Amino acid sequence: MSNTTEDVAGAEKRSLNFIETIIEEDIQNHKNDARVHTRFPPEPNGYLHIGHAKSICLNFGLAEKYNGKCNLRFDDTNPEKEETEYVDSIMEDVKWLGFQWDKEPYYASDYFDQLYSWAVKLIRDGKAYVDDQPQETISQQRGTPTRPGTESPFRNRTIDENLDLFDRMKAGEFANGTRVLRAKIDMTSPNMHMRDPVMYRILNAEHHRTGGKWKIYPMYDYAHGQSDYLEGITHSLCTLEFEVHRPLYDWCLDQIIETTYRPRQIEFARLNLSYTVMSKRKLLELVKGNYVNGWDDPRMPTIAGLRRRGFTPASIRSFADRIGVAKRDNVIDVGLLEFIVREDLNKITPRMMAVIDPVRLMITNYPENQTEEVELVNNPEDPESASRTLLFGKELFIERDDFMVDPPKKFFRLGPDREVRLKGAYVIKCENYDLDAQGNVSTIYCTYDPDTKSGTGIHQPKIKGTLHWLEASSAVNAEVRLYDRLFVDEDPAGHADKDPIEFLNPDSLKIVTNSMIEPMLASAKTGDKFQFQRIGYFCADNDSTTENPVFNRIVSLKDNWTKENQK
RNA sequence: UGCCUGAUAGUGUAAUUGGCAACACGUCUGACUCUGAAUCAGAAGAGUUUAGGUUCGACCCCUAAUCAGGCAACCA
Repeated sequence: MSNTTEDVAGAEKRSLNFIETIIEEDIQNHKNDARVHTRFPPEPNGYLHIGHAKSICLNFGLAEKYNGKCNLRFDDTNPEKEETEYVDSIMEDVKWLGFQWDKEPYYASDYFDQLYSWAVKLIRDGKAYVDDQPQETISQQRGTPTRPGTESPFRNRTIDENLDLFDRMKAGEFANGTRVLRAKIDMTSPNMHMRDPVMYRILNAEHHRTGGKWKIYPMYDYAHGQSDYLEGITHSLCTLEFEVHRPLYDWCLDQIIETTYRPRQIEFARLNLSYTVMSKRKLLELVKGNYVNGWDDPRMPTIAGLRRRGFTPASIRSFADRIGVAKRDNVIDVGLLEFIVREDLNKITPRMMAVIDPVRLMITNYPENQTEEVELVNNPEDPESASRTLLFGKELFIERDDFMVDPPKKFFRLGPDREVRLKGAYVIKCENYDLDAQGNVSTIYCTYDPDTKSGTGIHQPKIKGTLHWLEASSAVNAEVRLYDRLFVDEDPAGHADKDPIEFLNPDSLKIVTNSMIEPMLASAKTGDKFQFQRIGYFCADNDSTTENPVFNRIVSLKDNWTKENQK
């Protein structure tokens, strides 16, 4: 009996993922003094996307779980690509997700001096040399994955000569690309990355933080492990493509480590989402080609895009949590993401009346020039939530889709001679309708039953349908942006012979300018989220003003009727 | 032709370390409903890539094969 209570109170004790297993072993063995210190190390050369969110949640989440720390570190070793604009957006995104990095943000560029002196030490130890050959030659000598490389003719110059040349590289005596510093490891290694990898290249470029101080810049492989080491990182998490870099990561560490402390690189599979692309390059192409309206276009899988679209940080964190971490390649169904946003929004969002595609409806037996107030609960899911009043009258708008001239049997909305309830108001019956010159319904005529007002307790179980509506004179005009997935193909980047652009969804954005919303929605502030009753979840866009309210559809409500219909 | 990874319902992740596969999404029923939402109840769906081996017993250990991904920037 007592067990049962404990089980319930103990929440779901989920099994550990493979990284947690490693960490718990390390803690048990008291490795690195049983500390857990992770880091999120983006290169500030673009905007973060939901794949980065997975990594952020992983790194910061692990630190939280094991009472450790997590650094934010900008991996800024390539001045030609990196900008402060990206640094700022990355910090904003991490904070928005709800994480706080340890102390100040770190920068790989803070370690340039230390990295340089370690390089000098490597030269002195005979483990690094300056190569004067052009890039193409070096590349050819490297061999191929199946053929070993050959050694550079400069591989065995004297330590003094190396020291002198490296010093002059640093002093800016040589032109870009004319010399590099290479680690002396093994040109025949089956691992290409161990074939005397380049450690430093000459780059005469302005660095976003160090300005013109440096003429040489370290490569990723020669900076990352050392940066981890300098920051006291214990578990250095990265994606699978760095697996082959791990021997080099360890080699670099071997050259500098003097204590028992040592960071460890662990690789996990990156996130793939169906119906979208995830690489920075392809996302950049969408932006540059004007296929979307910038990095924060609500259709983009960028964190900025998701934020503008109306996704909550909680939903993204929950998503990261549920997809798990493993080493096998994976494609997550966007449907899961959509489910999780709905789940979150359902709990926190006030229900509002909005008619996306309005059609006029007249209550013929309602008194002329009269209106009344009806009461609606803001959020039935939230017992704390208040209610509000809405105007009801003779002239209304309802959704065009909610009326059919010749409806099928299972359509329990409005049609000639059919009855529905107007949510929060009355039961109405359709008596007639007008068509315009094009044959579209222009006005629907109904009678209402005054005895059926909501809240009076009169039950009408035979009425199957409940419609949302708006009183015409009080409704406010709004622009609504209906977003759908950006691509029609499940794996737009998965076709070797085709560009993802070919799979763009022509209907990924529909702008509706004649939508109607209830009056209080006009004062919604950017980012405010609502459920538009029976339609979906919406969010006030940046572009929204009181004069011209603009709402983004975050995600539609689950729609079994449309699904049924498409069969 | 090399090296490194990986392979469990449609998708993703588990299986307390060898005791005949669980959870979530999705799918399908049904109940309830003043949102065709939510909620609730239930069902179907894999015998764990294949072939051998070890074992009383294998998703788990061993061998081989197959398939998939990664590796030849002075990118990260």
